Amino acid sequence: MPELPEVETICEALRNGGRGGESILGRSIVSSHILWEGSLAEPSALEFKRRIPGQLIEAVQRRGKFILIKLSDDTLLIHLRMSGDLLVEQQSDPVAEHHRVMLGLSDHLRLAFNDTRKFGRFWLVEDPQTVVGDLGPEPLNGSFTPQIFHQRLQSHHRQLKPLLLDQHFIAGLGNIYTDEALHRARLHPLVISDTLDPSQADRLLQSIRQVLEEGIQRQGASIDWIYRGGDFQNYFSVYQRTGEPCPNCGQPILRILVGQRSTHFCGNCQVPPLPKTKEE
DNA sequence: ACGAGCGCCTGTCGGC
DNA sequence: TGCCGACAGGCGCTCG
Repeated sequence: MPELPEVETICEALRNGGRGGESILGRSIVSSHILWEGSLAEPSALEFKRRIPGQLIEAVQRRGKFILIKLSDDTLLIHLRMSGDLLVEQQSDPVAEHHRVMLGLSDHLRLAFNDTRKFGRFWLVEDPQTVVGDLGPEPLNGSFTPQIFHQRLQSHHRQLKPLLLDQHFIAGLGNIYTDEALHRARLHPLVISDTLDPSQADRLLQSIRQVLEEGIQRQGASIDWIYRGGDFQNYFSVYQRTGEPCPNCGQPILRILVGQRSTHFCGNCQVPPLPKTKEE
């Protein structure tokens, strides 16, 4: 579920309050309850419960789709995967269905990890680089230039859709924002990365940044039974709009499978690669 | 180097 | 009504 804009929205709420909860900055962790041990990637539940109490929450950062909670001694990294969410509650609140981990905080607060599908993971480590060290560039970081992006596209021979979803290539994009960015850039999802010229690469990077920034501004997208609070889903151009008219040209949006992922695009605005058998 | 297939989980929806 | 498969915002693994 959550991609970069949703993760950023959640981080912002943890830092400054929002989404119905208070800030966790400056609070200390007083206890931990592991309701589903599978949520812990490392260390073991025993070690986790031994190490985390007493640590102060000093900062909340995002790297790609990872949430980094800087503690006095360690960093707690959280990946929400498909259905995870982090909520700040009162310790007296009832334990909701699908809560998997709860951290008791000072001031009677509680940080709850709710994760219906149990795909989300926690890491409690001294050095966060052991977890996020091999992620690709941060798309909204100004030091990631169109020239570097073009160079990286040239260094692979892959279809754009799976390449943009590859967190080693670029961090933070998921199925929604990839489809939206490709449509905005007028690039077909099956175009091969090393065929892009510098101006197309520049247009793609700009499109990626625009859809991510709009997503953040709208506090992410809320889909299905998982409520986020954001409303970007009302502004999708192609994602889950199969058969509906393209906002640019009115032609129906198409859906194909690319690397087992549902992929939405306009067959008119986003011209497919190579197969030039017939001409008009 | 790359793509395909699968596993991890729970829930919803449409078709029969 | 009930069952069954397809599908869902992610990602890591194995295998060709």
